[in-house]
Amino acid sequence: MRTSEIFDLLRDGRARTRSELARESGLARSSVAMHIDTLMGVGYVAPVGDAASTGGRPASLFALNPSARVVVGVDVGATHVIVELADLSGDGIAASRAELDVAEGPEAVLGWVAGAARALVAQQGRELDEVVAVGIGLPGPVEHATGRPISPPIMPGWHRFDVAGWLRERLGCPVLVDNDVNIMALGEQRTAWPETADLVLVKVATGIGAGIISGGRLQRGARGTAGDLGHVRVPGSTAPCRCGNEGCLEAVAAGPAIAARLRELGVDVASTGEVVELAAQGSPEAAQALRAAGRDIGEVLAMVVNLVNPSVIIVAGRLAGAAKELHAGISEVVYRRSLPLATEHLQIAASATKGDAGVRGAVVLAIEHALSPDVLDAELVAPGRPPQPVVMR
Amino acid sequence: MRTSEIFDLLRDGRARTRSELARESGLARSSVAMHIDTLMGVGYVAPVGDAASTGGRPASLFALNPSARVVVGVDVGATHVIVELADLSGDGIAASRAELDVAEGPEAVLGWVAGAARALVAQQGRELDEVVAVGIGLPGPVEHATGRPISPPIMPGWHRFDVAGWLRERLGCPVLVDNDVNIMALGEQRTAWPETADLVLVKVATGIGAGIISGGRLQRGARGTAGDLGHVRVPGSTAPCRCGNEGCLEAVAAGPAIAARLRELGVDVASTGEVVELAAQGSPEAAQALRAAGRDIGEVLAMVVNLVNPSVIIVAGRLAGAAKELHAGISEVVYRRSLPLATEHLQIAASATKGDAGVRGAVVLAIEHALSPDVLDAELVAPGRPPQPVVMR
DNA sequence: GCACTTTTGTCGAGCATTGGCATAAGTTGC
DNA sequence: GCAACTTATGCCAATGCTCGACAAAAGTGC
Repeated sequence: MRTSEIFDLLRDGRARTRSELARESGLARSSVAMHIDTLMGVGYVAPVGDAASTGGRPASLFALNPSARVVVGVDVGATHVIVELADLSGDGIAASRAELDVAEGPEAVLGWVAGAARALVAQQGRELDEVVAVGIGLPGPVEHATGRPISPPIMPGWHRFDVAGWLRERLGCPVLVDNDVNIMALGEQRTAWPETADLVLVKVATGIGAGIISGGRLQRGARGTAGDLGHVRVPGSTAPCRCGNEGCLEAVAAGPAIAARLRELGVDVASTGEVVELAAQGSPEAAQALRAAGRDIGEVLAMVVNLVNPSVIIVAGRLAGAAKELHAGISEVVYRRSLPLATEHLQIAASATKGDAGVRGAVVLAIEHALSPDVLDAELVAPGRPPQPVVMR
Repeated sequence: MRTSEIFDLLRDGRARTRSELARESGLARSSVAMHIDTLMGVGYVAPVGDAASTGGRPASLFALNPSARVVVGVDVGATHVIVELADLSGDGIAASRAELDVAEGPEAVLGWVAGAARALVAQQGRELDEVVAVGIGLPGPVEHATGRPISPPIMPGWHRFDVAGWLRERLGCPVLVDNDVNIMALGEQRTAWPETADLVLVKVATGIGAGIISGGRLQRGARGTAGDLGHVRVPGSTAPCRCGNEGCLEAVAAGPAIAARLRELGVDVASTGEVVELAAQGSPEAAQALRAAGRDIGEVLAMVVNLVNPSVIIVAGRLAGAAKELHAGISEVVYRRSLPLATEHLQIAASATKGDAGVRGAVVLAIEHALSPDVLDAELVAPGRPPQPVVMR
């Protein structure tokens, strides 16, 4: 059963003829035709008109049918939750957002998520069993394999809570859980940098974290805590950090630390949000503080560049969007401090996803699970939607 | 053709019966029997006696036949070259070593390598076409995909030299090229930590570098320079480095830097080798300097732990073998400076390969290529050794 | 030596895959 | 507008991989 191999070729969304698929897959034209029929039977592939004739009968084109099924992507932040319904190409169909504190606990937050997901499905005239997977990002360390958060600092009550199981119970489909920065990296890479196999995304907001994609694969590490930049020591700093150590990047360059720097300069700011506002207004003090923070982040990123050797670094998070100064500070130090060989073809860019890298990544996580060869082949053998006749023996 | 699937199951060296293979592969016993026959035909698998009877006819056991073919592993250091002939289980059969400076240039070094490889093959009564692959590690940045070194600092004349092509031309088989620290990590992980998917190996000698294995895969990064720890900045240091920056780890904790520290303490040492000797003699000054260097390395490794979240760190290289103090200094800082979640199940260990991690890794690189499903299936379709009859048409 | 157990080799049936061929559906030239 | 040509498609018999069954082989235990 190699139907999934043919389907994999169509995953990029490009339409192809049977002959093209035969050439790319190495199978015979007639075999490809059979698999295409199978895939059209479950709706995953649809004909999309004819190719231009090259002198004879025009070949019919086939492509992934994005609306065959839907997935749900969830981005849980410290104080908000976004639930999005998306099609199989990853395009959003509809979304809900709530201002909700993760500290309310898993059942409150996930209860709202489940309700919002069901409402979106109904509102779009879909059935719940058309949802083939759910992806969810949480603001803390997550053991991806088991779908449980592990000692998350800002998520009281979530430690080892079975997020995947709880949601699966209520939505009736596989649930993939990951850290929020990891899914942002995934979303950014898959949507904006599909040709780039080695990408690092840094999120700078109330905290600082990174998602690492290497060789096209999300790097989670042994316990799922890879990419934790926030508590790396910054050379030349001794600021005390809530983690107990001193000189941590987060204690120097995250939102609250920048606010503190500004207060030292005599500017009255209390929160990360006010820093963003001030920068937007063009305050020179804010610009200076952001540039200094950028330099500190750059100091740590220079190390990441030497260590991971990415070809793209994305700077994301509320503070990244606020001002060019953060980006400038980062670039300045990274290019100076990293090895020339590693920076030669390195690009440092802003997020191209307008703030929804998280949801995009959650959607990608869900889609890539649902359309993986194993899951797909199982679906083709025993289609999930029509109820199975009970076999007696 | 799923013969390679059956073979993959036997790759771990354990002997199995046909029934066991059928259960593990999901194929029928009769199909397994057919594939086993195919594999025995090319010699890759051999019967190794009968299993204990469980009351009936005892099942015959089959296992990977390590001596079916051979591979060559090459470790090129700054001033030495080792060439080893190994069987398919990775065990060395015979080896040659030469004191040779890489600065002599690629043709001098690789010429000796090719000669030594041919000599070893002949000496063992083998034919050259029994060599199925060559793995080689070089002391500098390598673009693995093309098999060429890229601007290697200590290898004049090697820049962009086609190492893989040059050797392939003379030895007639695929050549896999990688950085020396990368192959050390590979060698250490595959031989000593097969259950561990996330491992970092740090080599401390005249320079400092790291090889990163994550999710069981060697991480090379976009340009193959991943793991370059040597020029990461150490907090609190401003020592000038040959790379032009200051405070680099290599300028503080590598062999020459430790020698310099000792000279400041009034101890007369010139080279890395003398530091090792002094430590072996139990010099308290050497112990102190090594512990301090270990702390600096630990400072950087703490960051690596947060970033890639390995479950094992291996400390290797000449200075690691010299004294426990280096290891102690590293452990002390890593456990203090890394996040508790990342260090909870972290082990820091010495190399278990007695100094030949490099050759082991080179051998592994060669074997894993030669026995990969794609290469193997191609071999089974058109066996390389018996000359092919020319088909006329 | 006999009954019982388990593996092995062989063989026919089943199913995916293939390549060939007649047919369908366009284009090009007159 | 029609004939000649080109290219894709659907259908089909042949092929080859896979499976399950069965009889023979090779052990154990009494």
